[in-house]
Amino acid sequence: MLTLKFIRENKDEIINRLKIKRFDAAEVVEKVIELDDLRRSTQGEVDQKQAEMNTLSKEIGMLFKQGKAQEANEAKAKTADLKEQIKELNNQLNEATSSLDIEVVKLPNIPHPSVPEGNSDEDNVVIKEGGVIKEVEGEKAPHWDLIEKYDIIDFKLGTKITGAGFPVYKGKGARLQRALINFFLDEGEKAGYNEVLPPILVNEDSGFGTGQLPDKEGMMYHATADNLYLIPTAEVPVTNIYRDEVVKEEELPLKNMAYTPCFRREAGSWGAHVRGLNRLHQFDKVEIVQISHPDKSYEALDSMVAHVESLVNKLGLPYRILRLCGGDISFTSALTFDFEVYSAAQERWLEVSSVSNFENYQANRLKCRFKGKDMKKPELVHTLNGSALALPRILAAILENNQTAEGIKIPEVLVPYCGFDIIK
RNA sequence: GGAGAGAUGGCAGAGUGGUCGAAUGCGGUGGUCUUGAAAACCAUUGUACUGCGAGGUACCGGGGGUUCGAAUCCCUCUCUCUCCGCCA
Repeated sequence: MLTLKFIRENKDEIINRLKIKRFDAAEVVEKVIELDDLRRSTQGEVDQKQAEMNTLSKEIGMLFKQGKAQEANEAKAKTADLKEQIKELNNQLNEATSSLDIEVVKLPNIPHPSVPEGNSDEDNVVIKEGGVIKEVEGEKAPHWDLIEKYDIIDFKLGTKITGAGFPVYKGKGARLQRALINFFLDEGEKAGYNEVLPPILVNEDSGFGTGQLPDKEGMMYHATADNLYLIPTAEVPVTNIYRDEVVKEEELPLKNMAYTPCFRREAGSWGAHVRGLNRLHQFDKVEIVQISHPDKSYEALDSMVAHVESLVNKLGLPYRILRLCGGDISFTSALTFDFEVYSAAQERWLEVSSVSNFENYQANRLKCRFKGKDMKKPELVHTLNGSALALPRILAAILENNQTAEGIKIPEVLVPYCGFDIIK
């Protein structure tokens, strides 16, 4: 969330710049400032009354000590009224604070100046294309046919065990999946990311910290008996490592990565274009996360984009990088680049990575700060994350682009991980 | 799941219902001493909100209560440890 200080000092700028996110902030900003004023003045009154009360109490204590019980009891009588006032003021304060909390999280993050105008994903700007779109020889089969032909993923079986969108990877399919995970983790390690294997169930505080709660509650599976949520992305547990922490300036940037399964309810988003591996309830992903110095976060973003680009390059997949427009960028992000790979048989681009700088928006929720030697007070860090990479659509693209009459050719970099070079 | 014990400042660890924001030790920072360092000694050392400032307020795991007054008493939740049970 935006800091109150920032909101108070940049009212007009916020309203202006959020227009690009198609968000009309005027009303919320006014309300936030109004509630913050109320909170402050009420707090002042509470403090003042409390000070009076404290003085009185001390006097009463002294009187008792001096054996002046009579006077002490008289003084006691005077506190009743004051006590009542404090209680009332405290109620008002609590009310103002909780209203403020509700309002302030309604404001999305401010988009970076480079975020282009636009209403939907159609207005995202392609900033780079790479790789070569090769002609597939002979029949072009979509991946959902290929996985059946080679018996490497079983959707029907997953439906039996769990439900739609929970595929079972089998044999070489499972092995290829594991190969991709290991390849991504090894590449991440080479790029300086520290591997963590976090819990995939998280509590409410964590969900709030990265911005999934309270708004996007519907995207997550909720284990109600224990009030825990299945993670929709490793971003949640990995970023929350630093919730309520003050890190040393010289430790920045903190670079972590994690492989986890990810769970998304995707309620109401089924229909065309979601066949096969295109959209699942459970999928595997390697995520990279950086905790950055505020002055360096855009350098960090560039390095993350470069890392993801190296991955798709090494896999030999045709790709393009998009700068998300105001209408498509997420609520919490300041700047996002999406990676898409070309899927030969579907003849469409599939999103396989999203790399974002959240600046201090998540950090403010997380209360994650850093402190340097010459700093008087800790300041909020910047947080970033990106998929490196999400597996199912990468797998779909590999299957479709590398299909030959003999079988599916495995990209060279994966062969040592798979132990085979063709699926037939 | 059952029984018990506990949660205090960066860490360790005291704390009688009334100058307790909290003893003490370690650590951190500054200084004295020293050619330099160590040791020793002296001083200083929590966070947040608020006020121009002096200051004020809150915080001893979270929430609630009793009381003129709570780190201290009561209720409740969470977590940790020990024992028992179950178990990958």
